[in-house]
This record gives sequence, structure tokens and C-alpha cells, in this order.
Amino acid sequence: MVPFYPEESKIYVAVDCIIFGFDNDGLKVLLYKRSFEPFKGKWSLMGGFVATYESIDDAARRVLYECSGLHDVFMEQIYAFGDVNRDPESRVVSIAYSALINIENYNNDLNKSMGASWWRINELPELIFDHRQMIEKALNRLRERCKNRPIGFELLPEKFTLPRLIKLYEEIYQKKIDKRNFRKKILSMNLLKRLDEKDKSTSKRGAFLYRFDKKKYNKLIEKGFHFEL
Amino acid sequence: MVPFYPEESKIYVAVDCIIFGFDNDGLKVLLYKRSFEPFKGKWSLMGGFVATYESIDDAARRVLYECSGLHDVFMEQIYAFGDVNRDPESRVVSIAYSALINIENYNNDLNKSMGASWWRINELPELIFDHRQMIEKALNRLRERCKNRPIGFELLPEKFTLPRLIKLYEEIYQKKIDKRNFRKKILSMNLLKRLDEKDKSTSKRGAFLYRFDKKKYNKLIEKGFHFEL
DNA sequence: CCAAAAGTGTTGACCGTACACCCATGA
DNA sequence: TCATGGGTGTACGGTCAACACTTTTGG
Repeated sequence: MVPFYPEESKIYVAVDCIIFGFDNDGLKVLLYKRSFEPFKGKWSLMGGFVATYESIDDAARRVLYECSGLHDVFMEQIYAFGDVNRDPESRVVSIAYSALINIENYNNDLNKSMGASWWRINELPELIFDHRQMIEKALNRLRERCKNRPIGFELLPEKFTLPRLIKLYEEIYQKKIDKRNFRKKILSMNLLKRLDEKDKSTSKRGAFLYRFDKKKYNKLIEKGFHFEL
Repeated sequence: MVPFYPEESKIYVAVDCIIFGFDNDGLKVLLYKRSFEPFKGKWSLMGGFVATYESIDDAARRVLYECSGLHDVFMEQIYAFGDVNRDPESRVVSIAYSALINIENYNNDLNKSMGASWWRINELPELIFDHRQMIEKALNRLRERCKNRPIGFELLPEKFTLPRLIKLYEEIYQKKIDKRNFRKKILSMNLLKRLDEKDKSTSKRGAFLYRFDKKKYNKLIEKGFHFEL
């Protein structure tokens, strides 16, 4: 309403990244140990200020790249957090973004240099500010997202077995899934192509490897679909 | 990551409100004619800067109050818009909020003094900045929201007829709804109490008035539910 | 008495869910 | 040969979608 821009009302805008990964142990987020005060030694999400020359989406991509070395990753804005005292140091509005990465592409050497480590989503440590809430919101969004998008694409390696895919969904929803029904449903979408290879790393018999059919995948997300468990 | 707060990266944070209302013509949003340059005379959402002493939620409530005189309204954060040049005047990150109001509570005299008017959601004028996108996102969220919450509560007057409720859903989803199936489904939730009154304003026979059962309503949103059309 | 909106049930198709046993293989 | 995880089919019940006629009453 006010036709001028009052200099004194400028404030800091930050982005914080909730980075999800999935490995043999389950679904995890990447957290960083703060190396400076306040809250030195506490765990936090990786974040950074939005510069005046970059969009908030670009800032989120930059932060993700700086801490993981990864480009071209599925990212999504989750929510803007703007309580007055969320950061006791200064007034900061922070916009949370989630990223889904294939944990095999992530260079775990970074963890030492950055003071980072992966935490299972149901065993999180104490976190600074409102970062716990950010993760909670990101998880809920992830659960919603699964209903409109075969999200496994992002979190799994190119080739994967059905038991792994089932495990992923079990982790996301934190509940047991009937494998027969799951197979029936996911295969009926004609989204997966079975390869002539087996992964024998988890059983003697071995499980067939599958790969997403990217054409079908793109068609599906275009015209929308629904995948409920 | 950076343990200091660089003064020069402070930017403006604004909120913009998508105010939804529902009347005999259908689902509408409240728009304002800009009275100052740039884009004088163009239509826009009502917005305002977030002050350093208020949370972003508070800012959204304040802006809504300033332009509508309404308190205690259902509001929800939609999305943060942060392209570098979205506002050509200055770098502004704007957080869109939607509000659902009962249009009967809104004082239409305000429209003259504020240069505001209601627009049907499928007949919107040209809008400044990214406000069109904001409305689009808010509409999509509204459609999602309907699945978890009997949203009619917010947009309808206390007493309403079933044909009105059906019309509301038809407007939100922009498609025809089978009235028999709709009645069956909504009544089976035991969420509505039929009154011994009829509204004869739209037909000779008259339609029964209903009212939400707030207790049932609260129980339902607590433990979650699903209402798909 | 007629126009216009309100109200009312049934059926078939499909989908989700529950559930238990055989298979392949390395050790 | 046995232990371990991988893979498979069916039957039932519930939910959703399609569909047309009767009721009321003011003008």
C-alpha cells in the first residue's frame, strides 16, 4: 500500500537446505556441526544468506552445491520461517528448501572437511533455531510428494531392486508395506523396466534390478497421477 | 556457514495476501487498483513490507486487517517468491499468504475507499509482478486443502444450503459435481447438522439450511481425514 | 398448472487389502 | 540341506461413479 520503500525495514533473508539421502540404513538427512558461536558444536542444517544479486532458488542451489558439490538435484521450496527471534543474533527470515540426492553420488569425504554427518530421520540430534521444524515440514512434503511423483527416482541409484524401493517407501512413511500389493501397484504403472541383471549383495537368490522408464515417467508427471499407500 | 551477518545483503521482505471469497456469482479474489507508480492503475494483490518487529505471519495478518478490517481469519502461507527482478523498483522477496473469508462479513464499502473489487477466479485482469502466479499457487493449495479440511466452513456463512456447498466445490475445482453422490458423501461424515429452516431465496420449494458441527469438525481435522471428489 | 430447483437409491465396476507358500542359491 | 531373502495370486469388501424421476410451491 505504501508507495515507498523504507530502508530501515530491510532484513536478512537466508535459505536452509534439508538434504535427504537413502542408504542401507534408511532415510537420512545431512546435518552440520556448527563451528562458531552462538550454538557452537550444535547441529544444524546447511544454510546461507540470499545475496542481492541472486534469486532465492539460486541461493538454495548455491548452498547445496557449496556443501555437497552437487548440481542438478531435485529441490523444492518448503516454507518460509519468519519469527522475530528465531535467530537470536539478528532478524533473519529463512526459506527452507529440500533436496533429494542419490547418496551414492555424494562424496563422503566432504563429511570430515565440513563437519557433516548423515542422521536417520527418526534419530535426530538436538538442532538449532527452528531447524527441527524445517525437517518436519520437509518430511511431510516428501510424503505428499510421493503421491504425485515417483520420488524414488531421485533418492535411488539408476539401477535398484524392488525390495530397496519398498524399503524406501517404508522409511518415508515409517510403516510396514505389503510387498505383494506394492509390487502389483508399482508394476501396473509400467514405469519400471526389469533388467536381466540381479543384485546378489543382499541375498543368495538375488533380486532383479530395475530402472525407471524416463519417457513414461515424464508423461506421468505431466498429466498427473496418484499413488497412494 | 559464514559466521557473520553482512549488512549489505539485507533485502526487503514483503507479504502479499490472496483473499478468497464466495458469493452468488462464484469464487472470487479481492484485488486492488494501484494508485501510484510504477504500474499505476494496474491491479494487484494487497501487500506490505514485513517490519523488523513483527513475524511474517503477523505481517500477513496486519495487511489483511488493514485492507479488510477482518481479524481471526483462516490464513495460510503459500509460497515465497524471490526472483531478483520481480519488483523492478527494488529487490523484494515476497511471501504469499492466502485468506479465506466469509464474504458477508466483509464490508463492501471498503471497496470504494481502497480501490478494491472482487474478481471471479476465471476472469482475472492483468496483474502486476508475479501476482498472477501467486493466485495460481493459492488456488492449487486451496484444492489440496479441501481434501484434508472441510474448507466450506471458512468461505460460507454460518447457515448454508447443500446446493450452495456443492456450488462452492464446483467453483473450486471448476467442474460439475454429481449432487447425489456429493450429498451422500458429505452427510455420511456426520459433519453437518440440518436445521428446521429453509432458504427460499433461490427456489420456490426452498432448501434446508445446514450448519457445521464444530465438535465433529475439530475431531476430524485432528486425526486427519480424506475427502476426494 | 407449470416452471424451476430440491431432494432421493440402486447397481456395477473397480480398487485396496489381507493373506501364505514356493523358489533359488551360497554357505 | 538349510537358512535367507525374493518372488507370486486370489478372494472379499468397500468405495466410487453413473444414472432419472418425484416433490414442492410461488407465480
